[in-house]
Amino acid sequence: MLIDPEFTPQGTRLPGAAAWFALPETLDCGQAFRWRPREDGSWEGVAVGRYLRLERQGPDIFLHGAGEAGFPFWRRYFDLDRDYEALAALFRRNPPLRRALDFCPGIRVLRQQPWETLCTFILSANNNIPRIKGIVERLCQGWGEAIPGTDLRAFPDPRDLAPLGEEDLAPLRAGWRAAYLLDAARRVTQGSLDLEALDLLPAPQAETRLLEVKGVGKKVAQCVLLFAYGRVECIPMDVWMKRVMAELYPRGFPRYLRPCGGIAQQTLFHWYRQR
DNA sequence: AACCAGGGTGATG
DNA sequence: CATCACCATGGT
Repeated sequence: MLIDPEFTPQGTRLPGAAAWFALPETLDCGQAFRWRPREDGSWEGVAVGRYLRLERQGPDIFLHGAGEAGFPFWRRYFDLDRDYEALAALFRRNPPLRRALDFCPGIRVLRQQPWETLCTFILSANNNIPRIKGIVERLCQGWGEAIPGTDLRAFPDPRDLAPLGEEDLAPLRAGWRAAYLLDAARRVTQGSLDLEALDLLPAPQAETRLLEVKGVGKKVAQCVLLFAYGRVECIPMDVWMKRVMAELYPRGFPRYLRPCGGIAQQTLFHWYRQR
């Protein structure tokens, strides 16, 4: 099902989107760390300095805070041009994935800002999701630009972090990861890591560049490629996915799943962790 | 109290 | 190439 957005004064309406866009699960399944639920059940967050609130109304999903002009950004962010229903039909040929989809269909892989994704997954190393969220929040509150009309802040720019020392980041309580964060900020600021140029490289070469950053290993690099650059063939192998593979895919993913293996991975990750 | 969390690094075989 | 102690922090 391809989207046909309807721009109304109340917001941008995505008709029937609830069927292929699991809102809370997509926003809170460990790929992004800054979306939060509101009292009324809607969700709000910031990406690249843009505020957005999303809410489900029956079969539809509404985007508030992004007019027609801002919609192309969120269209890309939420990967709205990919047909996740067709993908689910393919995934359902595989029994473990069918189980995961029955548990929660409609988990989408986002296309987040590369810099933010690099940082948040550096912070994810040997860490747990609630604490990652807390560190990221303190990072934004400390050095991110305020978003007018909200209590939220943008994710800080690399230029704002690069001059800092580890002592400055102590309030984050990020532990030994703080030094890695600063290394990333300095590389990006100095230009020795060009995050925009990675768009043009094949995934393996882009991965090699990411691995130069301290604190970035195979798993974090795969997360950045998947969650920021839309390289859906990349499959981050964390402790949970290693359990999934050992238990359910001892010979690896079947070949027909591999081109979108990263999306399959996120569906399995969520199911296995929440079961 | 020991173990775990969306791991990575550096030293050692 | 494989293994392993270690890393800071907070929750169970």
